[in-house]
Amino acid sequence: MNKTVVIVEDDDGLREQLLKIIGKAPDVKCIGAYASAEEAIRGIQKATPELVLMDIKLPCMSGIQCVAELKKIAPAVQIIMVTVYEDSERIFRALKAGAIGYLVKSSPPSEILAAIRDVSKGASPMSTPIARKIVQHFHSLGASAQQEETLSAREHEVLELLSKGFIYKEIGEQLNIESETVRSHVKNICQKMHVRGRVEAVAKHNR
Amino acid sequence: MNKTVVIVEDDDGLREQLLKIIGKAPDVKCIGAYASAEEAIRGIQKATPELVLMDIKLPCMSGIQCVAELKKIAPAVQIIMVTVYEDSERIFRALKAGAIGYLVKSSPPSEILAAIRDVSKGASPMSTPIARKIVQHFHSLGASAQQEETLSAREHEVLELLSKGFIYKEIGEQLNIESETVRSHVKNICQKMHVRGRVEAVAKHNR
DNA sequence: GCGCGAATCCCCGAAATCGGGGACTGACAA
DNA sequence: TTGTCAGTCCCCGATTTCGGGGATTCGCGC
Repeated sequence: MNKTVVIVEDDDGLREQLLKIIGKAPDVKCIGAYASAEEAIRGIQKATPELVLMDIKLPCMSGIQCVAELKKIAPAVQIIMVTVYEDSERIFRALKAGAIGYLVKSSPPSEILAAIRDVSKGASPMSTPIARKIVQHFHSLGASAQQEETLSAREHEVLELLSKGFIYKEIGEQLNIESETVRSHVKNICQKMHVRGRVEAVAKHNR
Repeated sequence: MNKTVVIVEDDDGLREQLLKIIGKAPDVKCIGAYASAEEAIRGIQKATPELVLMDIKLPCMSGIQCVAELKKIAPAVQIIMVTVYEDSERIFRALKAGAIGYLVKSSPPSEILAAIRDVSKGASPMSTPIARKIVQHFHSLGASAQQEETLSAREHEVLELLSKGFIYKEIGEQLNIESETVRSHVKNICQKMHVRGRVEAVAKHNR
């Protein structure tokens, strides 16, 4: 069973290179190669591949936007980013948009082919520096979550309801306490989390 | 140069098995094996390894808590979770606590050894189902972020400042507009995001 | 037993936010 | 040209929140 693949890459040299790599693999078939996001979207609507190799830096529409668009018209396509960018912001935006993997362009051909084969087996191929960036993201989340550890169980409940948009009166009703008590809790929460008000506390909480 | 490793695993059989795997590798040296988090913390204070293989299910203190404690007393130790649990909640908690990698127990010996060797090269080894879980987490984040796409640039600015805890007046000063205008933006933001108030909008924004 | 923190409830006046309107400009598209 | 939409500003009264106090109970640990 051949895996059908499409390449989206504006640099002619790199596109040819990727085509060559895929051409050598007997179990992978390239059914399209486009130099822009717009072309890719049109092409993929006609011939939908199982997988897409996507560059981020594209003329006009970015690769990340393209991922979001492709996921709308063909949710089943698996998209692997292949790019030189290693900044966290782009990685997260690409993954949020729906990409299933993220490789740096310097990856050896074997790694790219392995990635293509592995996604259908449930993998999410990522180059080592990318994986590290993602883990570090969680570490920083943990650091800010540490302040929340000092919150009591009741305070956690209040904070949770607060972030759902309830006002003190409603929170009081749900916890069977007075709204004034809720307010006391909120005061303590703000002190403990070193924030100016409930809005910032909620922001920190959900970060 | 030998890598120094410590094992924390309460199951005698599995601990012996891991010891055997590491014993066979010439470039890795096990300097301790503990059956509980408490023992591990005491032992690691005396003999600090470069890396720790950590089980999650431990008697009394959990492996995740142990990670947090170890990171406090020896921030430089790299910790790889080795566990049967594959639920997102535990994965995220472990990573937030400071773990650098996450392997399932069914991983072959070669993968475990490769993981130990790769962390010092900047990798964050993760079993394939774990990586996929993490990517899916980002996908779900993206779905909720989709509502935010309809927000205009100005509205984004306001939302950003709002989540930093500023009040309308302060936001107005920073953007050189009236606080009343800020309020108009907030009204529109709340409508577009289908939320009841600015607090919920901020919560959704940072989720 | 005593202190301490968590949890509860209360009060005041001031400040901020909300709901629900209206109105003007400028840009860009149909 | 005529919408439409983002962005700006304004008003009213009602509601909610804030700041800064105080007070009680209850359980836990020293």
